Amino acid sequence: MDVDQVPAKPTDAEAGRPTLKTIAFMTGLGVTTVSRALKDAPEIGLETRKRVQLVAQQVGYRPNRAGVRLRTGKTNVISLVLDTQEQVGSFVSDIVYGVSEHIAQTPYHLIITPYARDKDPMEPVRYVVETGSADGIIISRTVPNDPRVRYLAERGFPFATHGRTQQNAHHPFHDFDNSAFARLAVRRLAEIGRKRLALLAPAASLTYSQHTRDGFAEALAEAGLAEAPFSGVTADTSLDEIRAATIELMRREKRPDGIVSSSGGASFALVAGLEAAGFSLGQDIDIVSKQSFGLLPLFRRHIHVVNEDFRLAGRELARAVLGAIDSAPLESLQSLVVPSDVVSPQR
Amino acid sequence: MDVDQVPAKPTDAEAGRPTLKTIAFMTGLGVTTVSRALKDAPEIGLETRKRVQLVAQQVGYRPNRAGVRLRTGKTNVISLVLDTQEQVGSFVSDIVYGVSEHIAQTPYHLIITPYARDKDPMEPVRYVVETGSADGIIISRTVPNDPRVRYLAERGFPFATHGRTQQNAHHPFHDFDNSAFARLAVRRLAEIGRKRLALLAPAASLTYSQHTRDGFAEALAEAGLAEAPFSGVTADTSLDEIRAATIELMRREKRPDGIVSSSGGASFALVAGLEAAGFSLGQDIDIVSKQSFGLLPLFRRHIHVVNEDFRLAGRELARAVLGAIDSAPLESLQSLVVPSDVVSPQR
DNA sequence: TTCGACATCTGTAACGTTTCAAATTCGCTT
DNA sequence: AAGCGAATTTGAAACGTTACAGATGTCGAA
Repeated sequence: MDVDQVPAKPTDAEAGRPTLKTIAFMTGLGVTTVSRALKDAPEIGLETRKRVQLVAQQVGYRPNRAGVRLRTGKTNVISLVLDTQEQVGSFVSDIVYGVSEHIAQTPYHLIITPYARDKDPMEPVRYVVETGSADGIIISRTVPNDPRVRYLAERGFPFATHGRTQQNAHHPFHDFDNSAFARLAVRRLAEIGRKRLALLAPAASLTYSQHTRDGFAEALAEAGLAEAPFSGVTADTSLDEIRAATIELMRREKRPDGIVSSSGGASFALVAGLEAAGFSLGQDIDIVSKQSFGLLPLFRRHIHVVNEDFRLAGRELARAVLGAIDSAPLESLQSLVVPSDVVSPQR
Repeated sequence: MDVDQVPAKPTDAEAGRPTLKTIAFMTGLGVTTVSRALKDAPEIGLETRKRVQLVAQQVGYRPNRAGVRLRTGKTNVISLVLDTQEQVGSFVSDIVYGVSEHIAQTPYHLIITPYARDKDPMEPVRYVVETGSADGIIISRTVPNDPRVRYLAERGFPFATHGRTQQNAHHPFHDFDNSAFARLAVRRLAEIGRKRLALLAPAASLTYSQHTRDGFAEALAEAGLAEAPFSGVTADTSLDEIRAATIELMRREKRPDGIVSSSGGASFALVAGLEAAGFSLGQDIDIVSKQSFGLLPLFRRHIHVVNEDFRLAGRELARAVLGAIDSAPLESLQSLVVPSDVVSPQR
């Protein structure tokens, strides 16, 4: 039976990593002076500051995160709260990349805090706040009256939301104008002569679902078109169910001749469904779908798409939380991407 | 001009978060005793241990990560190193979810460390090791003689690779048997009477590209089929280029009547290309493709697929690094998923 | 020559944790 | 009755950082 002979982790100094003490020794100064000099504090002589900074730079000094965090409470971490039940072809990688990209030039690290959609969405947020494990949070799948937003706002914890809420005016966010998307989509379908449209909307509870439906209804009225109700399914529904529901939809007497789809992934199932029901895309019916990958036009030549850039969203969200952390003016932390056109197949 | 009146972050105690001191006070014990009691150290009286644990549990004590980290060097963080230039429909989200899922039941946090494929892949790894910002690393896109593996192994830094290397025998990994995939694919194509096959392989430098090509060549020989060389493109190539190259490929005299594709995303472009060249999938040619989303069969009914589960990969990788961290036996930290069948369209 | 004002610099303490060496208690042995 | 050892418990120190309150030195004014 052998004893755990774990070779205890070396301290920074032991590992040859320079600390303030190292630099203090090298420069012959006190630790305090070095600390302040590295922050360019004015009460340190200019020459001393330069000298310290030079040495620090030469020896590759990096502040020990644990030290800073323990002393100041600043974690230099931002937490991205993610729903782990995201649908196929989800945008997640791109958001993550976008956030990383922005954050790369800062001392911040990105940590992923997962939760299951069907569990309590407050859980991860509470965890981060209660344990103080990050300086800021990014949340998505916002609902109009979002308890997470209330919770975070009440405590003054810096955050940014992907999607708007009713409390919009008071917190940083980034959003895609889904209302505009739906209007563009409906108008395009109207232009090509479609008369009765269905909408595959996002999960009803989410804020942007309402936006989408509003834009859809508005443009429908404006163009004088009819709606073919497509209930029971949302962009969160499984592909199999969407396919089945689409078959059912197309067999109705008042079937649609146009569909607006909020989800690129779901559009695959939509098309599969309508083809299974014996209809032909571009012939009997047209679809305008949002997409974030470029895959839909390869999928079916006739599909119309509106692109949503999630990497950009990630970048904006990162900018927003960081801004929130050092209390930048709110207006600069809110952004909305308005889609400007539908990409339609060549004639 | 207003002074920065930042309301300095409260300490744990100030914020009402219990610390060891709090519990020590409540129980009337010393801080040391409390610390040890919480770890169930045998030298603390049984009753005391129980008592301390009860109180800790009641007040919701959570060890301060910065404190632990500063004192012990243990970060309770694992770093997932990601290539931010990943192709469309990348597997990234699923890996992230898989890792999160496994890690959720542990004190570990997941941090994403990004890098650009065309920059130095050593950079992120060096960063993590030098700054000691994690207890373990997961890397992917491994090459046979991977400098990152050498670097990490030399320093005894715990890690796991997604994909194997030449130093296989000496480090934890998780991999999908791409050689088996290629063999299955070729055999299926042979079964349905295809004679000349092309392979869309992963980027040549990656270990699993070699595996794929080996399996492909082997099964080709075994079945007595010919190869239509498909050079210049890999699974990393842009979809546009793949599409163009496929058109070119199909216009050759010795065009393939079967393609094995290592990437679900790329298969979209493959199909688009061959259709643009005037050929018909399932008629003139068949494709067997790996996929991680379920989208391909919806895309074209005739496509044959082999599923690769990246969420599982994430879980296994997490298990592997954690194992590496507390020096579990190597064998238990290596796993290989062998695909067992090709899912072909209904007749 | 002394003194204060200013510019620079510095030691100490503290953040929350764990480790080390030592202290205390208690029951037994002799 | 004294001493010993085992079982428990403990304070002090340290990890690397920053804030606070002082210390030191310089220089010009009186």
